[in-house]
Amino acid sequence: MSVMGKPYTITTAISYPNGRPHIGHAYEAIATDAFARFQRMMGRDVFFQTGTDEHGLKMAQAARGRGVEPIVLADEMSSYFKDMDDRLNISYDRFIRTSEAEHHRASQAIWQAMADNGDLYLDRYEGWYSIRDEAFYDEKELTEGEKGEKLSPQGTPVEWNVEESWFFRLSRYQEPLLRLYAENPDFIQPESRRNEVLRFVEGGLSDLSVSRTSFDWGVKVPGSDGHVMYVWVDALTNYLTGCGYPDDGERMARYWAEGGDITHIIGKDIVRFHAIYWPAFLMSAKLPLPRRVFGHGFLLNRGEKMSKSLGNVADPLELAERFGVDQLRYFLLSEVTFGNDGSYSPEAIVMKANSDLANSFGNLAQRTLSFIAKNLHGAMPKIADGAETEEDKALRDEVLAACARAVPDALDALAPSVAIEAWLRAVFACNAYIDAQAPWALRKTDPVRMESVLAVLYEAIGMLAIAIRPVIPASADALLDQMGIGGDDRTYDRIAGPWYKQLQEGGFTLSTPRPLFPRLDLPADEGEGVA
RNA sequence: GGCGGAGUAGCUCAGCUGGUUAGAGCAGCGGAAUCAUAAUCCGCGUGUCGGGGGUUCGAGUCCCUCCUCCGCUACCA
Repeated sequence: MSVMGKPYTITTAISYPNGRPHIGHAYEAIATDAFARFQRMMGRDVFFQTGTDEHGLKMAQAARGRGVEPIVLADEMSSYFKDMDDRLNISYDRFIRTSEAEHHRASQAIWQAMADNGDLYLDRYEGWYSIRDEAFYDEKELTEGEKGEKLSPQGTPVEWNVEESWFFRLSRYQEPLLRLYAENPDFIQPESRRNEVLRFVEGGLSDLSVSRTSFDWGVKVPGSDGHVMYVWVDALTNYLTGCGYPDDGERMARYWAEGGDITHIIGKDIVRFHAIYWPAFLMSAKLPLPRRVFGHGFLLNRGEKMSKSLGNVADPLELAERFGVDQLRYFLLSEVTFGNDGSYSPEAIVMKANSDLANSFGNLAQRTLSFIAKNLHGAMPKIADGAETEEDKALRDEVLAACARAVPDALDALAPSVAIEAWLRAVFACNAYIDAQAPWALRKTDPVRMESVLAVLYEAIGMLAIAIRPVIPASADALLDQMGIGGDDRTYDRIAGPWYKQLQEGGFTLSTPRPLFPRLDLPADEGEGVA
């Protein structure tokens, strides 16, 4: 059984919709989408899920503030995230909402399974509680405000709170988790995150409060009136819900199986929940574990942290509107090393999109295709028999190696910037080739050779378009459409297939091509950075 | 305080287990070409590889120390 047909499950974190989606949400969705599209192009049976995490006190309070039921607010807020995904061409198979009845059932089922394993017990939780943070704090973590009032480390007000709570015996799982990390070095990525988690777990784990009685907007704890589940039990379980837990055994066997290829893409701020609590919950419930958890970095606005108070939070839809969806996707995936923080600015997007997409790749396609349209009336150029030159072979080999090897390898390893770099080198090679061969000169001196050169380029451009599809799907497909390369051929294993020959034999005719990527301008009042 | 990461050309960064004259892209300068979205191609870098010390025939790459930034974590209470 090759990896080819093996199901592939990939998820983003679900977003807490207490505000509009920002560029960070878009970034995670875009990266995950590229990986999902890539795996589909490798012939895998992919399940890609994203969604919104709608429970908790903050949502309940926000709803009360507006005088509506929480679900009404959740419906509205969740829709913004779904709209964003749709606008950005996120190819999710399932957009899940934790308020769905199906998800409540899954959460209660995993709860019951953990209870059956003896890992849940009722106790009292008391301490300083911050409503704003939805968290309890130790006395010693508190600071004092100006009027002598107690404040959380985040500076939010706290009050003494006593409540009955269910606890999860996380302390039992220290050894099993350490074994998991030892046996699966790739479980937590990138490496730096793994070290943090290891040290944290080695330091000992306390049991975890997993229910609340102070509000009721959440999943009800089975058989325990007045308790709703702590948000992370509920939230993490979304991954199972989408995979059919607990009722659809067939679906579970496909997408959440023992030894399954399951990847969680999350932000670095929630690595602990995914790398510690989540596998512990799953072990307790005797369910399979994911294969890897990847904590990506944050996007910085001109190198500065984005925050509402600074007013520098970027709206991804505005950026997509201004620069183009694929331009934004390309920028985020190429400019930021996945796993590291990255910096974004309008001028950086414009520069990257213009130099790589418009000038290098778009123009390569345009100059080649329009040349064929004009000089061969759109007929597919012929390769003269046995006339392949060293240069032809070198270019073909280079492009093929990039498109069929380097790009897929990097995407499989969750390294989109590495993939794009390899791809771009192949684009550069094509531009160098066309200049060296100069078909516009051959037109008069050696038309037969000219056709060979154009044919080599046609194939190369087709391969390049296929290879970059996961990153810029709409643009790549638009180009492939113009080039007559059908949907079935747009995969990595058919990238070097007989599609060109078939186009020729089928008498395909190229129409006058239109430019793929417009050159972007930056409004004059904007080029000034904040130094 | 502990642990970890980062500090490399104007900018963004790559440099695995130490080894030929330290690399890429962008920007800049010079040239070529004119098929193409004035896009492309070729050539051009005297960089203290954060500072200092050490190991080695040889260190950006290892050790010590110091400085700056970041992350995780702890504590002072």
